[in-house]
Amino acid sequence: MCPLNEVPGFRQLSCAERDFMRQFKAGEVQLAPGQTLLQQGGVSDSLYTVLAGWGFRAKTLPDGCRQILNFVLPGDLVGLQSSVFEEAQHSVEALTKMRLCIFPRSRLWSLYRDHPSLALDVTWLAARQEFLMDENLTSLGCRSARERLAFLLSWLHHRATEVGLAEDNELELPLTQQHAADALGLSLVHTNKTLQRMSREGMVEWKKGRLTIRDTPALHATAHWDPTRTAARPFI
Amino acid sequence: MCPLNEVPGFRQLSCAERDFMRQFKAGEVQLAPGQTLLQQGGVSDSLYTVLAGWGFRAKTLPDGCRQILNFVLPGDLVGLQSSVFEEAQHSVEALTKMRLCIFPRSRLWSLYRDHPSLALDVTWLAARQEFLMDENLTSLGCRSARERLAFLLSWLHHRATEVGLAEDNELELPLTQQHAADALGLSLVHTNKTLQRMSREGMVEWKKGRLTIRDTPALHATAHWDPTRTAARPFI
DNA sequence: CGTTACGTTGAAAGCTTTCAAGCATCGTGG
DNA sequence: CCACGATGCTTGAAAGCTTTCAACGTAACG
Repeated sequence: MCPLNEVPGFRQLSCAERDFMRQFKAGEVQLAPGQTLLQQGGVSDSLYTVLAGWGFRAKTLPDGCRQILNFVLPGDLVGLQSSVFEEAQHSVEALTKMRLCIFPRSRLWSLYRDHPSLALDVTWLAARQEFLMDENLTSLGCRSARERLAFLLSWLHHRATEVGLAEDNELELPLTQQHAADALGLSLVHTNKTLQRMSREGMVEWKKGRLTIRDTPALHATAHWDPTRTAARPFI
Repeated sequence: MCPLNEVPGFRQLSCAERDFMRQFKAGEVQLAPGQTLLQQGGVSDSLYTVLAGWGFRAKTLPDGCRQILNFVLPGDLVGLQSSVFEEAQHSVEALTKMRLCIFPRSRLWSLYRDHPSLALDVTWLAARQEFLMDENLTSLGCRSARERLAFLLSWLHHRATEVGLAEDNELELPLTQQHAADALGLSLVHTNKTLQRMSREGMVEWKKGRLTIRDTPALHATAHWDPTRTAARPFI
């Protein structure tokens, strides 16, 4: 049984769907922090759903520069892109201990054939993923370092809340400042200085892997945060 | 009948699929250059496939900054995100005269139910779209203005070639430098100067809406271009 | 022929990066 | 128990890439 069934915000599956998912599932993986699930350039014949833990998707350029594409949290589908490309075009790495559900890609076709409702869910997740990327890209293209950071923190808080990983204005953030910098396209030094300034101003506090939002209105204002609501979320 | 059937590189549909697509289709739209198909914040109950012409997807921030998310070319599916969100989170605008196929979103379910192969195609397109976004984000996060521009031009040339809109090293580029700047997260002035430098160096020439690539190796080198090939492309 | 949209220039201002250390925390081994 | 290496966070200053500001040039168009 899936631990995500109990989290509010996820769509409830029918019995038939649940039965199918049980046989669609091929097992589970556990990852330790820092371990990689997918290696850029490698091949994988599986899809995954995150059951627990934090991770991130990233691309590394030949010159060594790493861009974090987004963070993956419970309920996220990982590896759909590999159905399009032979080789993975990005890596996926664990930030905390992670637990994932494995689905053989070879069975994806039967999911589409026999359970169109689940197929639609997959598409839903893909479209949502694209929306996340849109937001992110806009952040990099249009905003200053300070705004980007505010946006990232708002975003992470929002996503963590969705899956029950945040209490109010506080949450466990298992990233280093380097991760934040790589996600925002900023240097580590500048990220650090910007963060400190926001901290001095009493906006947020990020110490020892724990983020506390002290002034939500101010944070959202500098992030240009637009609380977009989404429909009930499916997961597979 | 669809003009894209003849373009090599697109998957061939079966008879049954073609029959379904014919009744799935609800009509066509024509757009003049500059017209918008979707307005950010507006609602639309349709999906579209581009049949001809260039356009772009963009997001505009409250402060007026516009980020071009990507360019849409023939074969691209537009509006899938609206199945997730009530309001469109981005706009779509025509760069040239455009012709699009209209599909009512209300019929999307029947596509998934009765034609899983087409549903898989939709997912394929969504995953590919995500890949494009990944590349783009990495460009903004990791590269200098010069590299980004080289990348954009390589990219546009590549995509135009895929759909038969480029002859060798030359193609019609219906964008202004402002568009390029907005896509790359750069200022117009800097984009212009960077472009001129590349031009002086004999790498490319972009005059009057026509792009000529004079030194492909140099362009690809500064773009860190990695010729990733994809499997045969579906379209709906 | 005035207007408008787009491209071009030069210079100053500014945000970010790079470079170079220094500090703190933590787990490990002597 | 303490030294030591590793990882991550802090700082200060200089260098650099980009932006902003302000005009000017040009081609297309009614």
